[in-house]
Amino acid sequence: MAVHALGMLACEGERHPGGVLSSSTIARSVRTHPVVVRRVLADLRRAGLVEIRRGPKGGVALARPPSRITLRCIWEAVDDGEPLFAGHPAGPNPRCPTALAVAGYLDALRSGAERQLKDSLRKVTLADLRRAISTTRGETHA
Amino acid sequence: MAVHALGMLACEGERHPGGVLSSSTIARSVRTHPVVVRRVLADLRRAGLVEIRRGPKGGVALARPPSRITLRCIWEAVDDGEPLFAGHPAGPNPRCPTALAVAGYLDALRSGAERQLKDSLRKVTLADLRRAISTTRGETHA
DNA sequence: CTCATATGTAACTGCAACGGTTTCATATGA
DNA sequence: TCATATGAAACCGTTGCAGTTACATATGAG
Repeated sequence: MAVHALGMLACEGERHPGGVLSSSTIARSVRTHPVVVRRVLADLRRAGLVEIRRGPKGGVALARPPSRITLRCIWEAVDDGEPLFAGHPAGPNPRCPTALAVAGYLDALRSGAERQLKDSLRKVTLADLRRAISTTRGETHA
Repeated sequence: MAVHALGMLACEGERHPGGVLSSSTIARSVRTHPVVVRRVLADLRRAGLVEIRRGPKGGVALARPPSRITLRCIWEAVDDGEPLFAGHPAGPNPRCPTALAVAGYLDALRSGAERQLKDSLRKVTLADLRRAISTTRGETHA
């Protein structure tokens, strides 16, 4: 949802520099409730990715050029810190050496996978997404 | 949990060839209920990774040498087919071209990430895990 | 100043997923 | 024949998330 919203903002910034979108407009495209959108936008604001104006003619706009916002930034902004995969809630039996060894091994694997994923996400920017949107919509401007 | 159980079985097979473990024994190490373990073992059996004997002296054992069971096999065995990441349940607004473009772009990214993850999991076998367990427990046999 | 309009936030609801538990059926070796 | 193990269905409680309502706050236009 965060990427969706930011993609819309990137397009909007391209067509109408200085323009903003309301949470209702974004919610219509995402098919959800404006408040849900605002909750996500609040995270993005805390991360410094967007700027938000209140009141009439208010709304949200990108705080930086799309080329300087990576998908990894977005991930971090909405990340709650929970691991991507987790063992079962109870955790391994601390009195069973095998359980502890397995848990440690899988933890290392998981960390590696998360790192690899985040690294690949760092290579994709909102500018790439905006370009893909324009191409898909057939507005290539070329 | 599946990896945990199979790791225990790999160790058991090493120490007592032909030996089996009961779902209760595994459950104690995993800190869960035997029935929960059996649910997972049922998936592994359907995938042909383990063999299960009923009745007294019954239990479960690996169906193949640990070196021929990869973490990817295990993933596939317990996978429910749901994508690792998903957009919000409602899906994009089909009447909004931008929404459709974003959804398509993210879908392609997700598929790539899942493929990359599964590929890396294919390089790790239960033999690797068993070795790590032995090392961590200080029983290097060397 | 006043008001319409937009966001900020808390609180509650409803739904789905998951683990835990019970219960009973089934297989099987001693 | 019986003790012991798995197989499977059914149910419960918890958790997480989206959706929704309600109200507070900010702000530009008149």
